[in-house]
Amino acid sequence: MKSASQPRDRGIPEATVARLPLYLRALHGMAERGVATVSSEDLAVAAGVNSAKLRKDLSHLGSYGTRGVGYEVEYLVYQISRELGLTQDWAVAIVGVGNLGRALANYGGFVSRGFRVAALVDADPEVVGDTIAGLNVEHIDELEAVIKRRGVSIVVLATPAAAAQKVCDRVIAVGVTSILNFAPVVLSVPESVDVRKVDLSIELQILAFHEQRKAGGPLMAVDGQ
Amino acid sequence: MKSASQPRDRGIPEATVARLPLYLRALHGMAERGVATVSSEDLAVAAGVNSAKLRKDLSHLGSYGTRGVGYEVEYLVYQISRELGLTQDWAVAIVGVGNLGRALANYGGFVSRGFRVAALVDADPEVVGDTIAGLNVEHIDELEAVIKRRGVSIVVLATPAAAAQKVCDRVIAVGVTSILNFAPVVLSVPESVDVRKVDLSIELQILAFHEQRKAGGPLMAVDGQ
DNA sequence: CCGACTTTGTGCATCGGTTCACAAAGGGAT
DNA sequence: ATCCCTTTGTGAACCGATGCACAAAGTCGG
Repeated sequence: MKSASQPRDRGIPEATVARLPLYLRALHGMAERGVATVSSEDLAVAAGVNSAKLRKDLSHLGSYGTRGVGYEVEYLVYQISRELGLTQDWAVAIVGVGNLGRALANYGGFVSRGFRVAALVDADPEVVGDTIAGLNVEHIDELEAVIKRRGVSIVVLATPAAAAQKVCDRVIAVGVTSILNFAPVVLSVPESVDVRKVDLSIELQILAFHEQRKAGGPLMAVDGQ
Repeated sequence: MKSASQPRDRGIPEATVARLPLYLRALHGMAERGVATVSSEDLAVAAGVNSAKLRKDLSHLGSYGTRGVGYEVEYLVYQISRELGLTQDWAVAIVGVGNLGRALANYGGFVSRGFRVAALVDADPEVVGDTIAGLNVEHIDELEAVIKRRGVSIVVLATPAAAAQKVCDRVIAVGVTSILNFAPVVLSVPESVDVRKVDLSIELQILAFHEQRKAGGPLMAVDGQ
């Protein structure tokens, strides 16, 4: 590579960004198994995508492959990690320590690469003060203070639906611009804030739709038996 | 296509299907608040989308609005529910009763409309036999039997990554064709099987990417204070 | 050093989805 | 009954993403 000094286009397609973590995971697996280089074809299979798409995705980060050979696994891991911002570590706060919040706090893959659960916050006096996954649960009144003190830049909302918007507003007010929302509500946020939503019931409903189609066929009995 | 007798085109765009649950949720809220009719503009705002998109989405189900007035809330709820297959009830099995599986089993919104957690399955003898969310946890050896006995048609995978593919193969072998996968692996399944993936760490990585761009700008300080 | 072979990177056609903008359709007032 | 006002439903332009197919670029054996 010659002038590879500034490969980042500053304009990576959203669809590509969403797939990079997938490639990264596949590459990590390969690195662990001692694979040194990989072709776009093999990596594509491992990531469950088509190889042309994979090559185009990677081409957005720069020209990191060698024609006739493939990609060097370690190097590609580094480049993708870097592009995704995983070379620094991100402090994450989880707000809402119900069943889901607890599960997230204990979730291994969460904490693994680049991310660190730095704070747990809840409103219920019953759980405030408890230690979960080695962390003290702090009171929601302390929300702003905790976020600043721990340098939190990503907030995970695992609160009940009714509380989500309020918490959201508060964390935005102290400068948080990235939110992962598990509460089943549409959050209203300024343009500059990034919200990603994970909604279990929506996923189920989409599955049900397709399942119904498959089961039903041309004419289905809607009859209860 | 003239004969509008069969408004369902049998070809609803995937993007539309993914938004219908959103509209449905907004409509349920309105119905509870006693709203009788709603314009595409208002519903769009409530669902967080653009009104033209909403109208086009709804037009795929049929012509259920009244020009100059809007949509009748109750009626629209029914039509969307019907289209999504929520008028019947779906038996869901959760495989893997770790932190996440437990959270899912207890998740209210899960069980609410159309879905019913019908079985919990795990491999750990420690938890088999426990009662969680009113359900007995059954042993993974019973997987096939349980699925058949309870009429499960949707399986939620909340197992460790290493176990997911095996469980997946087994449930497919007994006829399951809809899977919601929380394990961080790419499942390999036949064409006919529908897999949706929820991956917490991928969502975080996407957020980190954007956060980095925002924070970083041209040259960023990675300094921890 | 050359020629055959492999695999990348990408131009181009295509496709699905989004958005605009407006004619058609209905309600309500006069 | 007629006209005006509101809001739907959709044709058409646009935009981003996908996938094909191939030239360019590199490796490796002889």
